[in-house]
Amino acid sequence: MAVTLQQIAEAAGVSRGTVDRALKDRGRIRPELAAQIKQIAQDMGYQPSLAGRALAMAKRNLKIGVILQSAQTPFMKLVYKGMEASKQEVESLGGNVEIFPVDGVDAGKVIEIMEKLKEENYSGIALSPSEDTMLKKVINQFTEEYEIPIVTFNSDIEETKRLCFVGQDTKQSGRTAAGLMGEITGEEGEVAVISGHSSNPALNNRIRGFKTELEKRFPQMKIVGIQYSYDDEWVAAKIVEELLEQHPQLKGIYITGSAVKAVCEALVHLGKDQDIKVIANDFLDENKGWVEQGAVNFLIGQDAHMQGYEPVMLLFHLLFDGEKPDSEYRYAEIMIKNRYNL
Amino acid sequence: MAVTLQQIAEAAGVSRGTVDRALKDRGRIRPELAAQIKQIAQDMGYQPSLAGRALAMAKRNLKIGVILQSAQTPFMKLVYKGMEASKQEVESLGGNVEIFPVDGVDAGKVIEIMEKLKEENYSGIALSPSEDTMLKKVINQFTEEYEIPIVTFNSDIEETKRLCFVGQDTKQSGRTAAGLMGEITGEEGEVAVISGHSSNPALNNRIRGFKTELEKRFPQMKIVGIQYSYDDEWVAAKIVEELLEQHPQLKGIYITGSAVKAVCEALVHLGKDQDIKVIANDFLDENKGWVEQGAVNFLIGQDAHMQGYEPVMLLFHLLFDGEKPDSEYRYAEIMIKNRYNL
DNA sequence: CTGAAAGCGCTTACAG
DNA sequence: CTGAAAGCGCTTACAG
Repeated sequence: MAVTLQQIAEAAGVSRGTVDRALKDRGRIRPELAAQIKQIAQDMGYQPSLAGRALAMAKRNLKIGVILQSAQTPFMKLVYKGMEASKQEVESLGGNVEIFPVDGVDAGKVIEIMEKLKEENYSGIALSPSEDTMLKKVINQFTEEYEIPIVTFNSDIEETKRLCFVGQDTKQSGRTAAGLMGEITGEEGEVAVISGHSSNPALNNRIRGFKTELEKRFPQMKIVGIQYSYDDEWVAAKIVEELLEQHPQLKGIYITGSAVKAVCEALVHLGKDQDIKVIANDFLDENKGWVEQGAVNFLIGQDAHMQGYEPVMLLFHLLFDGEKPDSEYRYAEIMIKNRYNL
Repeated sequence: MAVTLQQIAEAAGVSRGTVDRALKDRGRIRPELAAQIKQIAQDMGYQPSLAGRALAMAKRNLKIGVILQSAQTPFMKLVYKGMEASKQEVESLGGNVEIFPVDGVDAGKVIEIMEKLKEENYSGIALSPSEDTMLKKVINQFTEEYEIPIVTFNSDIEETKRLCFVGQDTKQSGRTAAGLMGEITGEEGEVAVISGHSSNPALNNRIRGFKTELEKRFPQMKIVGIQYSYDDEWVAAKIVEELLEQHPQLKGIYITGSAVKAVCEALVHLGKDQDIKVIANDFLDENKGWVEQGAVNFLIGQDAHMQGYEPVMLLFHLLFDGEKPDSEYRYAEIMIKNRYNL
């Protein structure tokens, strides 16, 4: 049977309330007594009961808000599942989690929701930000002026006072792709990069990681093109065609973003899908299909579930236990999948 | 604010106890009333409070025992950490978890501990079994006669009534290695397998998965040897030497078990460590070192933490919520690591 | 500075 | 078949 506050109180010859004040440094207690009680608690191996704590705290009605941009994308739908898991866990412990999905990227909408959450006395907010000057300002206002902690996920937003970022180390993801590409092409030959929007910081980081690592570790390899599809299938297909025309020896393609389908279809059309090595990102069902039929050799992924689950749990632990995250960055593990471990 | 039993009781015009009996199918209630209450609960979106439940259940003093064989090995030390995490979680919810490490493989010792746990009224047991006829018998006796549920982890034990197995799909792990080996050797040439004890079922499954997949998918590749080191470094080194002597064209080595260090040192000694592609298992610090310096190209791993954490949580949910595991097998994800995502 | 008491949401004998 | 009450371990006003 675990040690309880009551038992410590008896051992110390004081009341439960006093033990609580001592252990939690709530003040209003003689320092010597506090020290003595702490010692007794430690000797008895006291571990506070989450259940008791949660029940007593339920009166406070702690509320956490989550704002999810680009909620309509397949990846964010996976993130959403992670949020729901954390929502259930927190609510079974007496807290409250509300999720606000936003279609597409809309900083104004995000700010609007944030203001509403403030009105309704939310204690913490998790959000997937977009690059926006006004949003940065509002985030800082919330954390500093209103003292509402903010956790960013999926994309980070620089130069803000957000408590923590949960997501992928995108540059490292690019490096991982480079390491794989080198291994599967025999460490020599021509490869190309196909990206999405040229303004997407995450994709650009992947490109940067890929490029620097490939140049550093595999000097015999050459990147013959870095092209942007702007998420347009026709453009992506065109890029592939021209690439293969100009570089018939092309050995591999690294797809940083969302053009997987168009690229694979173009390769199939040209009869090259089993020859050219393709490395792509994210474990979406569609991408998995391309791996299974051999058009994509490897998928590199971020754990989507964790990106939904962790931000809420970090806030919960902060608000509930006062426990701050160990680090400002909570990186998702970079996972490598082939057809055998999808 | 979440819906509580009390609120449902008021809505239904009955007492809390009655609602509880209806929702939990505890009997002693008019079926119509039960159905009606269930309907109301659903309409109100009732979610039971884990905190309230845990606190009320604390009186029962639910105890879970964990028996960990080969506890001295580096891998099992990682598993142990996972157990400690689950122990803390369960205990903060009013349960009790005791861990019993056993050095080496000793079925007699395991049985002895199991008997003790039975004496002390433990409600569930997690254990890492070894192949042993007597142990199988005892496991069945516990599950059937004593009705103490048992979860196996790390290794499974066939033909028993254990509730669930938590661990790696070893055959799939071998297949994953085959897929990687094919990709990084250009899908042709000679490769070898170096294993540990020839009697280890897990290692044999990896070999089987590797062999069948390689033959099926890469007909141009040839396995020129499957050798056993019996966990002896000298033997492992000797195997490598002879292998390279007889097969100077050897392109890759798949290490199923624990001879990583000896194999890598032998390769370094022969000046072949950067040429020969090596795929090994498990994310031990030592193995990571070999990846970093390039002697090992890929590590395939099982999530050790999860193998310690899940068995306890499965038992806890079973005993606490009556929630049975979805499947008899709870496989750890197969992870692929190179130097960039270690 | 210290204590006594109410209450969080649930389960469990116990009474009827 | 149904209800009233005690208690799980903690926090939080409130009294002194």
